[in-house]
This record gives sequence, C-alpha cells and structure tokens, in this order.
Amino acid sequence: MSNEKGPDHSRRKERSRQAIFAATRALVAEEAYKNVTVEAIAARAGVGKQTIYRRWPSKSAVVFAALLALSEDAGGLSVALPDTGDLRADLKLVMRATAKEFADPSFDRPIRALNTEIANDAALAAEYREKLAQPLEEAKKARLRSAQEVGQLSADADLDLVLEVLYAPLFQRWLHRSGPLTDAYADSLVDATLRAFGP
Amino acid sequence: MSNEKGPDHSRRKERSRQAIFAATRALVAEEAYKNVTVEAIAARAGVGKQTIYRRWPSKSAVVFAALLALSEDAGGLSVALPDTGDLRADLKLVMRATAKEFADPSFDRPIRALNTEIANDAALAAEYREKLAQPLEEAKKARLRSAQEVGQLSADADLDLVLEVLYAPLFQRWLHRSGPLTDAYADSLVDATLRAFGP
Amino acid sequence: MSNEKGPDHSRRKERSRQAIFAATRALVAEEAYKNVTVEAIAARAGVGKQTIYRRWPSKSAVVFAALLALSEDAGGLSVALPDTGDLRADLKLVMRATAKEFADPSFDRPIRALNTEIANDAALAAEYREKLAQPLEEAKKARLRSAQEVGQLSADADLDLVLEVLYAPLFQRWLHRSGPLTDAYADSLVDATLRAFGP
Amino acid sequence: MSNEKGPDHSRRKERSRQAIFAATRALVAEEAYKNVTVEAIAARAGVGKQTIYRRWPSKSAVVFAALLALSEDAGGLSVALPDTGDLRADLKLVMRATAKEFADPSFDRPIRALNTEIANDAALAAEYREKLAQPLEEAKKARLRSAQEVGQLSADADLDLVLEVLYAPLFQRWLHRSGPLTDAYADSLVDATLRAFGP
DNA sequence: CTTTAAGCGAGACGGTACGTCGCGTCTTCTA
DNA sequence: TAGAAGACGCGACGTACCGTCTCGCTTAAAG
Repeated sequence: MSNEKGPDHSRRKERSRQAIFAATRALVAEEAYKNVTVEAIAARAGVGKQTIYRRWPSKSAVVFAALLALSEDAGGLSVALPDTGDLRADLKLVMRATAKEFADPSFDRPIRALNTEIANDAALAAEYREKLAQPLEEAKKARLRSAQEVGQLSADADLDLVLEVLYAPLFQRWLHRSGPLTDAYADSLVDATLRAFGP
Repeated sequence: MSNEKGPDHSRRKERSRQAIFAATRALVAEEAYKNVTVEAIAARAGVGKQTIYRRWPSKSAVVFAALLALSEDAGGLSVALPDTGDLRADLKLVMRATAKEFADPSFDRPIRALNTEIANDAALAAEYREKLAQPLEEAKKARLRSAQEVGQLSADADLDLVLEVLYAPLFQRWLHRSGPLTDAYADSLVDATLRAFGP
Repeated sequence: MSNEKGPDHSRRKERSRQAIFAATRALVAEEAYKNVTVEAIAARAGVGKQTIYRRWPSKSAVVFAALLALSEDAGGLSVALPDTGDLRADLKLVMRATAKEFADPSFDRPIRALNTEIANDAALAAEYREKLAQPLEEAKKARLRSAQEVGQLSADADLDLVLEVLYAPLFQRWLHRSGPLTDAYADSLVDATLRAFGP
Repeated sequence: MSNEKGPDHSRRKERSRQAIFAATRALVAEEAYKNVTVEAIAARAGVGKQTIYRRWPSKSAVVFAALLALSEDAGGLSVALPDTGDLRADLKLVMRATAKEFADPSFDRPIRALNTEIANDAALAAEYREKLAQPLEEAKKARLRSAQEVGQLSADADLDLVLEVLYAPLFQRWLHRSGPLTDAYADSLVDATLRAFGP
C-alpha cells in the first residue's frame, strides 16, 4: 500500500535518528558535558559521524534536538497545569515539583547542557523559546487567565511578568547553585508572586 | 637581596598576570567563546602556555579570574547603592542601569562566558558567589535594610528572596533573550517587588 | 523476444559502460591519481556508484578495464610491427615512437596509473599480461622471428629476453624519470640489443 | 658540555623519529600497502599524528624517508661491489643476489611501496635518484670502469646504458611479475650485456 | 496498452582515515 | 633560573570516500 511507502522510506532514517537521540540523551545524563562529543554520540548510536553532521550543524544542535524531541514526546501530556480552583495551591504544587526536578541529577545535567547551548547561540535560543518555552508558558498563562476570571489574580497583570517573577528566581538559584531548592522556597515564591499580582 | 628579589620576582609575575588578564578579556569580548582558547590567550599575551597552566588549572579558571579581577578593580566604586531615601526611585535607577549593561555587547559576551563557566563548574560557582555575588548582594541588602528601617519595605521580608524576585527575571530574560530589557521592564520589576515586599 | 531483450538490455548497459570508461579516462588524464575516485567517476559519468560496483570490484579494476578497453579499441591497428626487411631500422622506428609516447603527458598519466595498479595487485598484473602485454609481445616476437629467418637475429636467441633488453631500459627510465627519452637513446637501445643478440 | 647539548636537544625528537621509521618499516613489510596509514604508523610508534605531519607532508614522504633512512644506515657497507678481476663472474654474483632480494617478500613489499610512491611523485623520484639510486650506480660504474681498464668492457661504452641493459629487465620482470627471477635469468642478463658492451 | 519487474541515477548509510586544532605536559634556549 | 617558545602524546574535530543499502523513476516485456 501507499501507506507503507512513507514509513518504508523513512525507516532507516528514523531508526538512526532515534538511535542518535537516545545516545545523546544517555551521554548527556551520564557524562560531564565536555565528554559529550559527536564522536561518542556516533559510536554509541552505532552510526557514522557523517550521518550526524548531515542533519545537524554542530554538537549543540544535536543535543538541543535530542532534548527537544524528548520534551515533545512527553510534552503533550504535561502541558496542562492543574486547575483545582485554588491558584495558590495549584502553583505551589507545580513549583514544588519543578524545584524537585531541578534537584534531580538526571534532569540537572541535561538542562544545564541545554542552557549552556542556548546561552551562547541566539538561533538555538530562539528555537528553544518557540518550541519549548512558549508552549509551556502558554499552558501556564492559561491557568493564570483562569485565575484572573475568578478574581484570584489581578485582571491587568502582565502574565509574562507574573511567570518571570514566579519562575526566574528558582531558575537562577538552580543555575548559580546559590541556595537550596526546598518546598518552603517554592512556596515563598508563590506567595510573593501572589502578593505582587494578587487581586 | 631577597628584598629586591621578591619585588622583582613579583613584578615579573604581575606583568605577565596582567598581560594574561588583558588578553583574556580582549578575546572574550571579541570572539565567540569557543574561540577563546588557552593557546590564543597565551599568544595574545605574549606568554608561554606553561605560565598560564602554572597559575590556573583550566581555561575556565583563567577566564573567571580575568573577569573577577576586572570586577574587583572596578568593584570598589559600584558597591554602594544610591540611597536618596526613596527606595522605589533608587531601585529603578539601579535596575535601569543594570538592564542597560546587559544590553551592551561588550558586557554581554563576557557575562555569558562567565555564566557558561559557573553553570558547569560547581567550584567556580562557589567562588563566583563568594567573591563577586555576595559582596554585591551585601551592598544591595544594606540598601534594603535601610528601607526597612524607614518603613519602605516589610520588616520581616527575606532579603535574599527580595533580591531574587527583583533581579532574577531580568537575568533570565537576558540569558534566554526572551524579551526586551527596557526601562519600563526594569520599572515593572521594581513595582512588582515592592508590591510583594512593601510595608 | 529474447533476441531483442539481450541487445536492448545490452544497449543500456553498454551506454553506461562507455560513460564510465570515458569518465575514468578523462579523470585519469586530467587529475592526480589520488583524485581519481569511484565517486568522481560515477558523478562524471552520470551514473550511480552501484552501477560501477555491480561490474567491477574496485577502483583499480575500473581504471584497468577503462585503459584496457582503450587499448583494445585502438589495439588492432598497432599490433602489427613494420617489416621492411631491415630489423634495425624497423626497431628504431618503433622504439622512437614508443619513447615519444611515454613523453606525451596524456599517455604518461594513464600509464603511470596502470602501472601503479598492476604493481600492487598480482591479479591485475596477470590480466594485464594476458590481455595487453602478451598480444603486443607476440606481435613483436613475430617480427623478431622474421628477422631470425633472414639471419638478422641469432637463431637461438630467447625472444622474451631480447624484448626485455630492448624495452625494459626505456620503461625504467620513464618510470623513474632517470633520464631523457630521446631518439638517440631509442637508437642506442636497438644497437645494444642487436650487438647482444645479432647473428 | 656543549657536546651534550646537541644530543640533549634532539633526544626526544630523535626517539620519536626512530619510532616512526621503525613502525613504518614494520607496517610496510607486514601489511598490504593500502593498510599503511599515517594513523596506523602513529599508533604503532606511540606518537601523535601531528608529530608525523609536522615533519613530513604526506604518507608517501614518511614511507620514503623511512626506507631511505634504512638504506642510508645499511648503505655504507654494500656500496662497494666485488672486484675479483673477472667482471662476468662478479656481475653474475651481484645479479643473482639482486634477483634473490626481489624474490624475498620482506623486500618485495617495501620496494613496491617505494616504487609506487616515486612513480607518482616527481619530487620523491628526484630525491630517490639523488639519495639512493645514484650512489649505488656510482659504485656499480666504478666496477665497470675498472673492467674497462683491464679490457673486459668496451672503453667507449655508455655506463649508464650498460647498467640499464643489465638491471632494467630484472626490475621490469619483478615489477610486472612477468617471469621467474632465477639464477639462470640473472646469468643470461649478464651474458647479454657483455655481448652488447664487451670488448 | 496496460502492468510489472529489472536496472538505473541518486544519494544516505556505517565506517575508516584524513589533516587540523587545542589540550595539558615536557623540553629547550634565552635574557 | 624563570619564562617564551613551542614540540610532544593525545583526542576530537569536520570532511572525503569507501563499499553497501534503499529509494523512486524509467523503461521495455509480458500479460
């Protein structure tokens, strides 16, 4: 059938693509980032180096694509934030979970790798915002809008700013390792944010 | 005599040290960070590679030391924040200036380099906090405490948290290039922070 | 019908075969031998690489076949040596012509390529002897036998040896570029050979 | 002492140089020539690739230098040909020995490698002639001149030509594997040469 | 005249080696 | 005798070809 044709066409491509992504994720999670080399990825994926360079221009791009694909695969599910009607409680839940994720070494390393790449490459940064950050932010803003409707958040609050005030301190503290990422800390960020942007 | 020797000795050391720092800063400001190599620094400084490796264990450390020294030279001046008695006005002044700095390319590249290094090296991160971040934060906290005394800031506010809520959004927006660093944005951060932690 | 099939079939095969040979000869004549690659041949011939590998096991074999085919096409003509009745004159004519050929760059490169391949591949060397060298040698020996019959050459001379003494010095001098390939040199080889094997 | 300085200076250099030569010779003797790669040489010599590329521009040049050095080390001894007063006997001795050498696989491979390189690189060919071929030829010519003096060789014979008639057939037969390299063959070349250039 | 399978061009694939760059160490020579 | 200069062993870079493997497309035959 013609249905088979498409998949047949891309089967080999797709197999190597997935092998490359899997190898990249494994290396990023296991190794210091400087040991994540194109050569190591190719070897681990059982793939020629050229197969990587044919598709991506640099190690950064591969790493980014691998982590992006990971998020896209899992992303559809986690995009919706909880909405119990209690914004404060919902945000605390989410912030505590986020803090825990950052503290998990198997998340820490890849996210650091990702941040290292996007900090030094404006094009990757743009792609990151478009493909990863914005969808997440939209989901979060949807929750905030819902809160605005029920009067739990100021109606004229700039939602981008709200999200920054809420998340950026956690992000910075994690990136610079400038303090512990405890539940209490997560809570205090929610409280501060709601004081700033509450009704 | 050893009196002469020591100074002579130190003077030579100091000269090459300054040459290394100058070369490092120049390269960091001019080049993409991956082109900042120990060999390039040594060549530009007119110094043997060993002279660099004798003093610092890695490129990261050199870059960090060069930028640290830069801040320490200039640091004495900017450590004291303005205190006109009007916290909101003082903070807006500082935040607008900070936003401008981040937007300046000749600051942008070095600070990105610095952040790249400390994000991936916990030891450097600790040194960064101790030598650069904490002194600055202490100066800022001094201003906040002064505000608490005159009732412009909640007496029981966690000053570390206040600073994070104030600065982290700006930092994150800059690092991820996720938005413009305008005066209005700087102001809105101050306003949000004062709503959260005001009296 | 199968009668038609064969030819039609052959016609396509033959077209690509000729394209491959033409491309190979062009590349061998134009380029340094290391730049003569299967990929370059395929690209120039407008042919898939597999079409080459389907027919020949290696680049050596293609190059050899291309040059062999060239000789076979032209070969029928030159196989017969002149026989004016004067062996010395006939040999000098042939040797001078041979020397001229070797000096011609458009012959030089292909023949060097051919020699490179057969020097390092015993199987190709055997094929070379069988398909190219022996027919030529037989033609030459026929002329020598004719000379033996009229008493211009020793009747018990080993004709293989005679040919080697006559040609090998020219070949070696060309291969090693160890001296000029002049008419005088060609003549002196004929004279030496006839002194060694004359009546 | 200054005597020590020279050697001290070159000790590391010299050690790696010798290691490279030894590895090259071993590989050339053991492996098919296409498996003799710069990478393999470097690995076997325990040397970085750059150390090879710093000194020689190509694999050809390394192989050539390695084999040249081998000959130069051993060369001083074998340069003098036997001179018993009987040219025919002396030449047969030498030619039989030469034929045996060519038949020895551990000579065959390197000499084929050498010939492959010099056939395709005029510069190497020139160096080969100057450093290897000419000294040997001078030694042989010295023996021939001695023969001329005692009337065993025509006084006006072109000695270059004599040597070519004597050696080139053997060389060509070896290179093209066009016949056996027996003692009888060696003898017949000497006999033919002396018929051509004898008194 | 359609259908079909064989052969083709195109070129991606897993690999190997290339020649270069930079690492961090080691050695030499100079001031 | 410290330091500039830079060679060294090493390992990764990004590229070129290798020989193999799909993939559609063409195309001439058999249905």
